[in-house]
Amino acid sequence: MAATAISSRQFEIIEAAGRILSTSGVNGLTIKNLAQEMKFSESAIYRHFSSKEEIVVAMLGYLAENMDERLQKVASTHNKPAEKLEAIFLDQIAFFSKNPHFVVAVFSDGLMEVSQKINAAILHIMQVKMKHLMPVIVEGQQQGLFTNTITTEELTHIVMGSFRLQMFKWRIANFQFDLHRQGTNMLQAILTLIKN
Amino acid sequence: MAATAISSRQFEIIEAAGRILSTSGVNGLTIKNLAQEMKFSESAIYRHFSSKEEIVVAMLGYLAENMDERLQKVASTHNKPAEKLEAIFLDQIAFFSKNPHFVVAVFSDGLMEVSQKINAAILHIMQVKMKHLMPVIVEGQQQGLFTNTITTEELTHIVMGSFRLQMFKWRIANFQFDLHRQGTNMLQAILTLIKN
DNA sequence: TAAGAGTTAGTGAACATTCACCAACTCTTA
DNA sequence: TAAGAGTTGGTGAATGTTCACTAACTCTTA
Repeated sequence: MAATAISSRQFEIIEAAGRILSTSGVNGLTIKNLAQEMKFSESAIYRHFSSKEEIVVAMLGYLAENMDERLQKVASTHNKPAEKLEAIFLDQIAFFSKNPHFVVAVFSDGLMEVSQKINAAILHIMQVKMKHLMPVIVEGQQQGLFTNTITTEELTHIVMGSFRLQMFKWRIANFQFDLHRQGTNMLQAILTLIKN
Repeated sequence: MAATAISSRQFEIIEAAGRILSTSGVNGLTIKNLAQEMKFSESAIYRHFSSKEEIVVAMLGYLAENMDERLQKVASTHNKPAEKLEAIFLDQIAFFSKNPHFVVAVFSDGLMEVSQKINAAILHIMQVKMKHLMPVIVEGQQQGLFTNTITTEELTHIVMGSFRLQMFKWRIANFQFDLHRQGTNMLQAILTLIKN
């Protein structure tokens, strides 16, 4: 499952691609712009990746791995489901606040449809998120802390949908508002709503 | 506010563009493909629209107007907030089920960032949705039917986020599942969650 | 001395848009 | 009522630009 190890140069390129995504969007992510950002020629890019698609896939792969590790760690340092849920979200918010460029990558369907591989990579990220989110919600429901009036799937859907919309709003606001403030606010609202 | 009236030929082009969007995505929407779909030459397109951007803007404008009218009518034919909310969603679901191509247009940020005008047009659609959604939620809260433990904004955010995610899932599933079934299901879950 | 990492200078394809031109209409008016 | 003039909606060819990608080279360094 682990993607082939990434060289330091490759990582620089991935980061540059992320920066471009956040400032110029999916359409701005061209080899030309990427080369400019890296301060070398377009062809040099191809010394490190065999295609543009590979760059994007590597970026998404890195993101998935990173998220997986982070969420793993975070969930294990808390006991109560509500605290776990909160910690997961705060961690996500902190990550995206620090790396706004990756928001475009994950929450942009403009990248999708470009290729099957990229499509799959984005879906994989969603699955990673699910993988960490669902057990927490199940746990909360089983302990009678979260509402049992709706199913786990429905609850998870609502939670994820709210989070995604928050990210969408942040992006179209050009990352100009305080994601942490708005995010924790939203989080509290959701917790209030789903707590028994 | 009303966009300049659209000729029947222009409407055909908009519909063709919608069809292309749903089958080939944002990247498939080229003048060449559009001409092919219309069964005439590329240059003929420019007899009806002065640019590709205008086509997309006209499409989104039509969508906004259409949605505004529909939701206006729907909300006025019900009394209870819960029923209104339900009717609004069912109407949206019915519309998108019938016109899946427009899902790509509205819920794809791939179109955004292409131009400021398109960006604004998509935001406008969201605002139209908000315009009809918020008063219903306010009403429900004031009558003590919906929860007052969180603010109207938060409640609206959660509702819209859930709906958007539902649409996203439908799209990446290539419109292959029964949106009505899944949609009403989700709707009931939300109502259960927010009802007092 | 050979591999790794960069360069310059290209390639063909795709793109949105514009060009001159044309056929079929619908007014106006002599 | 028919010629002239203007309009509408179409055509194929060509435009300049941008795209991802490549071939052939030149350094640097272990």
